[in-house]
Amino acid sequence: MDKFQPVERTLLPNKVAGVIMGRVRSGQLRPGDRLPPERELAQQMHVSRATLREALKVLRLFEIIDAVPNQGTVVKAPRQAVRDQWLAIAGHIDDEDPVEVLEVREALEAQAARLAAQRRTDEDLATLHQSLEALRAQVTAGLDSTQADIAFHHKLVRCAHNRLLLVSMAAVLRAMTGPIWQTLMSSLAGEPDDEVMRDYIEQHAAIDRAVAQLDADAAEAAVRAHLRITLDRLTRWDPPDARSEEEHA
Amino acid sequence: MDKFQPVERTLLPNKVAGVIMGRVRSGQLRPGDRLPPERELAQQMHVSRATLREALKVLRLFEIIDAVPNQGTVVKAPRQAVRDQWLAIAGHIDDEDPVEVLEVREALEAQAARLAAQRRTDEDLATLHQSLEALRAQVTAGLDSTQADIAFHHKLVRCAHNRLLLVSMAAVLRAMTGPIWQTLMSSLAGEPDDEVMRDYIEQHAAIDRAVAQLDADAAEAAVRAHLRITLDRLTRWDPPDARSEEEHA
DNA sequence: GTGTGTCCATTGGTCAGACCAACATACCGA
DNA sequence: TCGGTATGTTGGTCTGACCAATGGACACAC
Repeated sequence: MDKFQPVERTLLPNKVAGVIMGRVRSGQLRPGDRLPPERELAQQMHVSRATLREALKVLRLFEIIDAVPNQGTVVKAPRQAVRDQWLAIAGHIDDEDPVEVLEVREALEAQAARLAAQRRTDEDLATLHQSLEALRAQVTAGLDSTQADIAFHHKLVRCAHNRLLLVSMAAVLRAMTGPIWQTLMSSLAGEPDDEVMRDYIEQHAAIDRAVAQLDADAAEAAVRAHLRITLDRLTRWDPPDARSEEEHA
Repeated sequence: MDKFQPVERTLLPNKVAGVIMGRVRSGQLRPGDRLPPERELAQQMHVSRATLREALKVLRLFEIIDAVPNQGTVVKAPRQAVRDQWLAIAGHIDDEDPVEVLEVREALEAQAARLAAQRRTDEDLATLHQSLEALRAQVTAGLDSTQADIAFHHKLVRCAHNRLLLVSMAAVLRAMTGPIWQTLMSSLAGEPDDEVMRDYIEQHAAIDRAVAQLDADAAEAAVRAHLRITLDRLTRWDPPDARSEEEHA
């Protein structure tokens, strides 16, 4: 004989909330639509206003509706997720000040480095190593290393195990691939000096090392140092659109 | 002149839910404990039963409590479950992990603090001070400080003089303003004279101080400490004394 | 025309008190 | 011992009311 399951206790407010939510999901109620006044709606559904209000309370917690006195209860548009907002922001990045973009990137990547140093798995580490070696190979072969560079940083952010951070970084990185940036970068990069290239590799290696050793502070410092070099050159260069209120420090 | 922000509508049930949630979080109410009967509890808290029930409705959604007729309302909350439930509900709304959002915020705001400490003008500083005092006033008055808190952090980012950073931060902050966050935050608050509240103010004051002294490292550290503590208190539901099975994420 | 003040209807927020149904408990009788 | 029964407790629901904020209509002053 099977054991009997406890019968489900059907609570009225939940049912009411379900009905309303169903209308929203099915599109009968669209964002911006106003629900009938509570008194009226309660009457329509044959429940008391208290019961209806408990139902609305739930929907409000889920940010499906929003109620304001004397204006009624309206169906809210689902809030834009942060990652979607990044995409919107990224679309406008092109005409932003490159310094600003780099600073935001520094913010994200420094944090990513911290987290990576705390959370990286051994497989993460292997992948990161691999990217580093690929980068080294490109450089020593005298080939263009842009892709390998981006790949390395991408892998680094991956080690942080934070999807939002990843898409945020991706948005910023993508914004840095525009034509403006390419001319900018190439104008910043001097002759591919041997020593410069060794430094360049070493900076990446330092990041890799810090992450391997689970040293969050070192990882962040390494990332900052790496990006700061570009940033410094940029602030010193900067002529096309001279920023007025530059640093006071 | 700054634009005025909409003042926050303080709803009684949310506050009530916050108080009860705070008791659970602090260990004054432990799993298995029974709450007083609704009529009695409502009388104790000087709210109507309807209001109290809306609050309990929220707590039930979080699966913090469970109510069964003629048996009373009992605290469920087997530790970690509440946190998971929070993540599930918040995540269900916009498919985003609150912890991830917080980490991205930490990234942006830490950077903002660095830049602010380097670039803040005297007017910036005055504005920041003002926000700090407004926050202090709210707290000492025992009022809701959410708006003032957000305003302070917003002003801080403003001091960095980086528009991209500002809009990015705004996007992240927007994701932290829903009713769920509000309820959770209110469960963190204590009495105005409480040590918790003094620390809370002091953390903001430390940020303000570091920015005033042009100390980028200190500013970043202060911001990180503040956010770290908030996140920690937000996600830790074990009473401070009985912390046996720790997660090592 | 602009804007300011006043009144009024609407609407969500809150409250007080009541009844219902289910359940626990204790008591009762076979 | 065990089923039946009376009773009080408790959450679930309902009713009706008042409060406070708001938008709109309208009159009035500049």
